[in-house]
Amino acid sequence: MPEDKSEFLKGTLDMLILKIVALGPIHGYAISQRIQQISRDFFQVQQGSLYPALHRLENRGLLGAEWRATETGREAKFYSLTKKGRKQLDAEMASWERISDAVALILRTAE
Amino acid sequence: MPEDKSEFLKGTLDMLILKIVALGPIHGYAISQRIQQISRDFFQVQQGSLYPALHRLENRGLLGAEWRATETGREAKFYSLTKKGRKQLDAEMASWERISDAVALILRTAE
DNA sequence: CATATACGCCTAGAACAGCTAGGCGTCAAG
DNA sequence: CTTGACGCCTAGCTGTTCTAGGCGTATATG
Repeated sequence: MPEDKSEFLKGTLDMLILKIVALGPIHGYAISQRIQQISRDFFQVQQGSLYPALHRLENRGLLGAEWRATETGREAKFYSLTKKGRKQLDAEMASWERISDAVALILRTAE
Repeated sequence: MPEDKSEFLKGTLDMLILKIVALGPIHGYAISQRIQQISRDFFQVQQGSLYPALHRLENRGLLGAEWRATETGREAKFYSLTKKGRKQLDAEMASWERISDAVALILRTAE
């Protein structure tokens, strides 16, 4: 019986990525670092989750991509939020609020 | 493009079920009604999600099951929380707190 | 009387997200 | 020279959920 080591709420990754990108253009590798850092090492985004997610979001027109050079001189794919992505982020954040409220409602039900 | 109608956070269903059952022995059909009712019609548990979930939980030894009669005289399968299920529920609730806190942390990050 | 609706259980199949576990190439440090 | 960080990627498995059916009984409604 395997314990769940890596905790991640399915369905929230896209939102978290959009939110990070909303802070400014950033490349994939840095996104995962940023998420991990801001969440105080709680979330660890696996690359096998990250890159497919980025491609999904790009294909859906929520992210724009552009190859540019990093501060350290490397080539990297920088993502930025499109207008559509902005809307989607807002919607998902509102949705998250409603959902987590509803969950809290149930969890705090005592008979 | 269609909005997502049915909102449900993958991975929370088991926890919600355990929580409802923790309130007292209850049968499947009533569980879905209870979840819907407590969440003020926000969550609608599909039967195709509900019953497989119940079987999973029973197989994992988190729920015990017993056929009994309803108040209205029908036969129904009443589930109750096992000791192991209680522990699991506590763990999942704690986990939910940590996760939702971490998500909130990211969502509230402003640069 | 017929038939629809609620109750109450179930399953098979598809869809989809995420993880595992690989791979590639470059550069700096030891 | 080899390890590790950087930075990208993919194929395939697993697991949860939804869709869309099915079954049987009771009660209400036309």
